Amino acid sequence: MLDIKFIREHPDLVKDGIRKKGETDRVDELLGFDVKRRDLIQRGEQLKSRRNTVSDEIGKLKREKKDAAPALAEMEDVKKQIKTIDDELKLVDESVSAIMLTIPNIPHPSVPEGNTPADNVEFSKWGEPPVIDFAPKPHWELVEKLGIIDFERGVKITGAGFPIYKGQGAKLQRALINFFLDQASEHGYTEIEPPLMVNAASATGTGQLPDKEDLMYVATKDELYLIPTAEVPVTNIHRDEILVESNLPVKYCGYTPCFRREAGSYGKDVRGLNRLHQFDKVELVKYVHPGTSYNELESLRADAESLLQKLGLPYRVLLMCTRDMGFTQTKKYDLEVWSMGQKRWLEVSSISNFEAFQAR
RNA sequence: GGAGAGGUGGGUGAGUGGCUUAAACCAGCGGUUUGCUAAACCGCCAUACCGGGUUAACUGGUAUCGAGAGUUCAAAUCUCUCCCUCUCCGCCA
Repeated sequence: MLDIKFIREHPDLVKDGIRKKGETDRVDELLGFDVKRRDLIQRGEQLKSRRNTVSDEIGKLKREKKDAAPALAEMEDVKKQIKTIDDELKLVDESVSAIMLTIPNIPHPSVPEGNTPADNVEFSKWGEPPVIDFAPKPHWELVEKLGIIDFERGVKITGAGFPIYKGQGAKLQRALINFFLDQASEHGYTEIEPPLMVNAASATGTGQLPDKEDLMYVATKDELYLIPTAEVPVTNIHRDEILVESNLPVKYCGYTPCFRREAGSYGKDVRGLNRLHQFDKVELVKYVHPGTSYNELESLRADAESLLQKLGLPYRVLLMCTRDMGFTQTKKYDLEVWSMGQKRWLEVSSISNFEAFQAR
């Protein structure tokens, strides 16, 4: 979430960001609670200071065997007042955090304002689809003919969206994963093999909880969540830590299977490999100095593009408009590869800046 | 899953109810001195939040000794729950 201090000092910037992302503006409400909160804190801490003083006095009186009754009576009163204020503060705190969680990250000025995918801007394009003199089959027909992916037995074993890669299919998956990881290592990323399940604190840290719980598979008995992306465990590596500036940038790459419930998906979106409950992904994460984060975003995009170029896949880069970005993002590019079989662009990679939104 | 021992500033580690403002040492930073990769000595050295102050230097307060709750005028210290680490036992597709 955003820093409350930042919201306090730049309410108009925050409101503008909310408007651009089409979220509900609750800034004024938040600032009202913020003023109340600080007033309560101040009054509470004055009383606590008094409590500490009186307690010392009581100790002294008792040691000197003097009458401590008046001090004890005052203590009684002070503690009652503290209790009242603490209770009130707790309520106000809850309101503050509840609203804070509804305030999205602020889009970068370079991001086009828009409401639908049609407002995304084509940033660049690379390569030309090959010219062929036959009608290409969609991949779900090809893989069946080649016997490299078995969707039906995946359904038997687990359910729809859990394919079995087989023979050359399995080797292709492994080769691509290796290729991506090796390339990332060459670009200075440290390879990570993270846990595939995370606890509630980690899922909250990257914004999956509280409101996106339904998108994840949950092991309720142990309160663990199957990761929907390696972003979750990898970003949480340095949760609750302060990074030394001279160590930046910290660059990680990691391959994991990703698990997504994808409830509500239908039609052509779920055909074949288009939207799976389990899929493989290599994630790149950089922790960088705030002053360089937009340059680093561009270099991250270049790193991702170089992979597609080496694979010889024609693609385009989209700069996503304000409402097509996620809640936590300030700027986002999508890389889309042209699918000959499906005759449409398919997202294969997404590159985002979160600034400090996930830092607290 | 069971039994036992533990969890204290960056590190080691003292502290069993008020005399702790968490000792001491190590590491780190600043300085003094000495004729040389070094030593001795002095000083500084946690974080967050709320104030004051010129959005400064600095300064007042509160909280934090694994997390949370409780007992008490007062908790690192006593009680309870949970988490984690170590030792042993059990289980182990």
